[in-house]
Amino acid sequence: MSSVPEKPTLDGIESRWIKSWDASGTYSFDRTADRNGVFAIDTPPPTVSGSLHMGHVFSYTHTDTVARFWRMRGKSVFYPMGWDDNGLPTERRVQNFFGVSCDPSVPYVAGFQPPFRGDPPKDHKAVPVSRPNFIELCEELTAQDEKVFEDLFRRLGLSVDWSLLYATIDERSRRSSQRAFLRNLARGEAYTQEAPTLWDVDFRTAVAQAELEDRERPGAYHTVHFAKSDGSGRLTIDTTRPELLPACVALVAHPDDDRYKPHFGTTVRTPLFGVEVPVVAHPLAQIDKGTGIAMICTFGDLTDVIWWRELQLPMRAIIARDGRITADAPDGITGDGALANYARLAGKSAKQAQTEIVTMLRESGDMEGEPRPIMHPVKFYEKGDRPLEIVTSRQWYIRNGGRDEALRGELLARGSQLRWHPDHMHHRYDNWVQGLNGDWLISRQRWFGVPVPVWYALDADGEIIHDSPLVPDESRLPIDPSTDAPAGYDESQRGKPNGFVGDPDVMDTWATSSLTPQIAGRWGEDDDLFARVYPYDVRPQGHDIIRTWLFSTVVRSHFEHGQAPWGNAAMSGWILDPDRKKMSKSKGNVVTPIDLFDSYGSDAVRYWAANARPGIDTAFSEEQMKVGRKLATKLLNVTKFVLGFGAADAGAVPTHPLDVAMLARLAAVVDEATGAFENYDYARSLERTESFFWWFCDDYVELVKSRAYATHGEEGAASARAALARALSALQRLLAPILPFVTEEVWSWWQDGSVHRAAWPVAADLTAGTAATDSEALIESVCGTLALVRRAKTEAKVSQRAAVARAVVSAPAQVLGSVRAGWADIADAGSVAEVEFVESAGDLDVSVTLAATD
RNA sequence: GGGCGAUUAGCUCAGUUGGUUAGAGCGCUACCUUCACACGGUAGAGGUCCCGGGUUCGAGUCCCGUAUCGCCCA
Repeated sequence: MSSVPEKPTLDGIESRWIKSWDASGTYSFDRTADRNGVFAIDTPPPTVSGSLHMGHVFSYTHTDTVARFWRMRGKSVFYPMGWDDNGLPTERRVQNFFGVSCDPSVPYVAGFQPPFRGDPPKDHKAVPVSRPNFIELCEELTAQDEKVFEDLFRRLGLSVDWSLLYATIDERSRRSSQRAFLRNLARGEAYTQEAPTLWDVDFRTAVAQAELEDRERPGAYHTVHFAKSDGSGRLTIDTTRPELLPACVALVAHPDDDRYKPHFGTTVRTPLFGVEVPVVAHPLAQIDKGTGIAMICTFGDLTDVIWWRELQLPMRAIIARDGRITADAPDGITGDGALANYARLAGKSAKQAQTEIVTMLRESGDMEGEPRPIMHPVKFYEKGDRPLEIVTSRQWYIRNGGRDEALRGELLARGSQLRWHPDHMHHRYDNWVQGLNGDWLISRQRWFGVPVPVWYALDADGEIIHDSPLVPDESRLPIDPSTDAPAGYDESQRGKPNGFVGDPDVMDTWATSSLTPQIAGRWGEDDDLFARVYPYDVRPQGHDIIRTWLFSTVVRSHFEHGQAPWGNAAMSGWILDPDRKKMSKSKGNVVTPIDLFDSYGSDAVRYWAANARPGIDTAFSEEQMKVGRKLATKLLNVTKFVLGFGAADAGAVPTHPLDVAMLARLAAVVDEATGAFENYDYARSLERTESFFWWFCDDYVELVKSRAYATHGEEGAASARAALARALSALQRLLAPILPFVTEEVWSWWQDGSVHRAAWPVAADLTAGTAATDSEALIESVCGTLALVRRAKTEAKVSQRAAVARAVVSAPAQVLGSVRAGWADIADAGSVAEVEFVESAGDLDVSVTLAATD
């Protein structure tokens, strides 16, 4: 407890209280609390190699307000922070910074020193390093980024317990990730399979369904003739990918399409290549698209994969992993002419091959007319620049209901067990799960990441035995199969016949991020802690990653623990620029969070964020921050003023009707604010509190300040002071989750301990000992009268201090009674000398006669 | 094409079981240097609650349809 400063200021309060909270452990998680006494948050780990922007400030503030609310409600708040340093962005940054590249075939070098630490010359050729060395370099580099992030989050006033920090590539995360994977494998939830896979030819990696996006791209229909094998004519198709003609394995039409019914079961020959392919029927063929009959290739799109699988067609793949046409012609293309035609395509990119084959089809007369340009959706990797191809490769999958109705139903049920904020976001989840068409592909042909923790035995010929991978004991985790040897083998047998080989792939970053509840809660390592936090209370996150992060976390939790990982899922909205566009760096006028903290104060920035309804997109608004700063300043000043009346007796009970009415109104606000916070609606809580607060300052304090100075005796003064003290204490606490710095500052002037550890206000405490009255009617009448007196002065263009010689208040009897009850305060606040009360049937009216001035 | 959300004052948005005269902040106008606060105060102007139907004693709120914008999924 300290005294009230002469001139209260917001300057410097942030650094002062950040230090104090840190020193006092104000936000330390008390791990002796049992699960019911804990509020656990599955905090989103920000990508540290990215930049911090207003979106972070926005959404993390939302979570922090809720964390602070529950802490004041007496919960031990488990609020960890994590850094997401696993994955592609970090991989690129480490490569460019140190001048190295990851190569799992290189042995680990202890104490490795990279050729550069920052800015390798342009002509530098990357030095290959082992995956463990690469991870070490990653940890070195990201430590710098993490410092910047931590400083910003502290400045924002997040009540994180920093001792709970984790990083998604650190040893514990790798261990958790590998352990969870091995358990999925043991239970049959993870499996490996050789299958057609969406493939990004630039990144050279497989891509999961959750990472796809459709983009509208120009294409063109090419009309191509296929001769009937029996010489009875020809069938004409439209295709946007004529270059896949050598990969054609069938023609397909809808089973109900009368035009093609006679042809089902017959065969045709592909132009240029003369391959005999069947004409087949399948309901996915679209009658009204093009000519109604299409060619099936291995593989042009996902429908091809379905047709190929369901109709059991042969494989005739021609797209290699680099996106080019394979050198060797696929099965079925024989004969000099066909092979010569194929040779003209071999080695070309898909685009080049299309140009070439159009030329060839024109020469042969098998194409009709000109290509007809269209716009159509094409599948892209969300980070990629070229359309995805489909190649066949061996990949790891985790089941997610995409191929299993029963599991899908279970996962939908898990989604329904969550309370969604806002609740309509639940539709996104259902929509996504219902639309899954395959299991979750988790292996990535990248180098940096958490390795798939298995090896394969090699047979006597050195061939890989994929069916029975060699797995490590959990006690060895984390392992890297590129540098560690499986049990029963030694390193000298790597790659040798009868020896072993490590799985070369890493897991998708989501395969690790989907375990943040387990990682942060030290699952499998500190089961006592885990039992105190799991399942978590809430997962806060952006609604754009429901299909990835949220869903994958549910999947892992469902398999490992048989329950939903949290009780609540709270979605935050986007930040929009003033033009209602999603804020982006390319706009140029990016405001950095630190500048805003400096200009308005952290509380003011938090105020702007907390004004946004949960899950609603919100315009970036410095105007709102200015308002937040005004609010914080007002709290300083009104606190100073109220405390200036002297401390109220601890046991004093307000007796004056106006004081009692004010407290009754505040008690209702407390109930509303509490209910709103319990429902994750920090914005509603703020709005109710704030609106009361301004009324409190503008009307109530103005009305009672004279009385509080004991101008009318001690009894009225004691009542006012007691009411002011009760209200001020409650208001400071109500605002504490939103404005942690200024509330801590003003709390410290007259209270012991941190406001952030103080009990959340309770309505009954405010009204304790007071008699219930029709408080709202009283307030309406009294404040209405005051407003009319003020209006008279404003209309007369005189100061509010101007004296009123006489006022005549006319109103119905009931209203008049209320006005009389508060008249002494009104008279003081309005400087009214003489009053007459007139009973009337009409609305409240005040006729004011100003005192003569000199 | 399917799903979801939004549409209220010049701007940004509240409006939770349908209920007096639809609110707030900013901005605007006028006035007040007031002894907590000029990072202030007092008051004022400003709205066919997208449009069209319907239910109801009563609709910004519920139902149906339309339009525009946005997002998710194909």
